[in-house]
Amino acid sequence: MLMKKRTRINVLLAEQPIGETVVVKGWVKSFRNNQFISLNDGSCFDSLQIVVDRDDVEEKILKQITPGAALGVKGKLIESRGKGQSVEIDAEDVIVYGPANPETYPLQPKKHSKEFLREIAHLRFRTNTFGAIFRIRHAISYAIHQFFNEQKFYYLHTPIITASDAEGAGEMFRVTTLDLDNTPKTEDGKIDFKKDFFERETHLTVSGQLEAELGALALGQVYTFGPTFRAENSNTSRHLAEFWMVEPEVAFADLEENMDLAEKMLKYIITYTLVNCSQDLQFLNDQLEKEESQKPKNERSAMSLLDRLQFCVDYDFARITYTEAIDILKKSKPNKKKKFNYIIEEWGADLQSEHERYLVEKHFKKPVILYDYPKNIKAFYMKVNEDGKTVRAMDILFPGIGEIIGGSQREENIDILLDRMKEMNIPEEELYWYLDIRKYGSCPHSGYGLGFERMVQFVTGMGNIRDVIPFPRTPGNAAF
RNA sequence: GCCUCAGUAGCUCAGCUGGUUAGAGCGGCGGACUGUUAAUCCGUAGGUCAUAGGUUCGAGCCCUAUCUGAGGCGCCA
Repeated sequence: MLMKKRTRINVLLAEQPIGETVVVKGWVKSFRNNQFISLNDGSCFDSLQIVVDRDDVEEKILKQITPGAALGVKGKLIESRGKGQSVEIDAEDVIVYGPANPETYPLQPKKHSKEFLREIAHLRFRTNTFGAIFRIRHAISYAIHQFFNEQKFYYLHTPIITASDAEGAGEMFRVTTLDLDNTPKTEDGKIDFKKDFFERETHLTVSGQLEAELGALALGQVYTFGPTFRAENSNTSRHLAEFWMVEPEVAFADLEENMDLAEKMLKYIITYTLVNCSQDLQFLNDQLEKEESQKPKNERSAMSLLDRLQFCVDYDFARITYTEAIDILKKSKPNKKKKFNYIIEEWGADLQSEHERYLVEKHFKKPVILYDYPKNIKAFYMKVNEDGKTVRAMDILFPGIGEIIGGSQREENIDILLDRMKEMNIPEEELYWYLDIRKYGSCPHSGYGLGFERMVQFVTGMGNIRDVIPFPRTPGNAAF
């Protein structure tokens, strides 16, 4: 039996062509009463109810309709006789494309823990929660491209394999084709990278920023959106070894314009998902409410997921300097009562995540942009302020996530930049290409990096970053 | 990398102060059921208590090490 021209379930539910004979294909969520199949094809959160008459369908086929099985169904779309759904299909033909052995299929029609599903990440797409998360992840990705396109930015593909070891953004993964059991050596006994594929040491990128700066100082405004790799042994709910980062870079923009762009982008993304992912978000919202209701009252969050998202869109982010933040923290209760693990005593201290969390979740109760940090706790390329002590850096802090964006105005004065590089032991020779844009037609420019998965975490309300990327890469984990 | 907590059936968990044969719900298997909504009902199988040592007359429970997972910290996005 041939079944062509399948209609996606989201289209059927939106258009509801009652009385038409249609073909749908998808995977069984549940089969109730030997009569009602709940079929999901991934096109939307909702499943479609298929009604089979067990006298019309062979026993052999009926036996194969179990959770996870792939089916094709042909039948007439009718108004549902039951409650719970508006339309259903009165099945005429059912094909089983691929059965799913119920003795071994790990997904049951019940709630599973996210930790368990992470162990079977290749199958977790089939669940309600992860279906919703990955549809939303797509929408956020699309919204980012749409935002920058509307703002007249160019999407720049920066390299994934890089030679420079000087970006200072963390430990790097090595890229090599050398035989590790028999590496060629130079005369003084070191590994001879001249014999390697690129005839030099290479690594996976930790940031596309330096390359993006080169693009921005010709194309005006560009953004990158690609995979980024950090070989840090980070074991937290906010870090991945392989993650995606969005890095806009704008010529002639100062730090204020940089902050404006970042805030506008974040609000655009959230608004886009509220409009286009309402059903998936509603489901995640309700799931989180249920989880919250299990917690003791003082640990529950004040706002629901949907309220938090709407709040972010409706109100301006708080903007304060590092210096103002230190004042607030010094006067704060947890600092006076020594509740912080790191007590803030003087200007210049690096802020710990407990401090950032206090500012965002207790003091301002909304996203916070911190700027003008002490220069000695920030990267070499950030523009030094006139006070000589601070740099034009900014971090955007979100509730529950911490730093979601880190950015700065870049130092465009080559003499100051060279001094900074000497101070911080950054080798000049390796970055000659980066310095060249300061030699020829240098200009003020700014940019930032958005942690894409952290954004998806915020929008979906997921506590662990491993649950918002299809195949998480973390220390000790790269199985599939 | 550091600190804390956890690991009992396929999944989620209970298991008292160390004491006889290890418990439930869901799932599986067999059956019933034509308006169900994580369907329901009847019956049934299923365990190297993470692994390796140790203490004890006796260990799921106590101790040590290892592995795995979670939460927190650092690094950062």
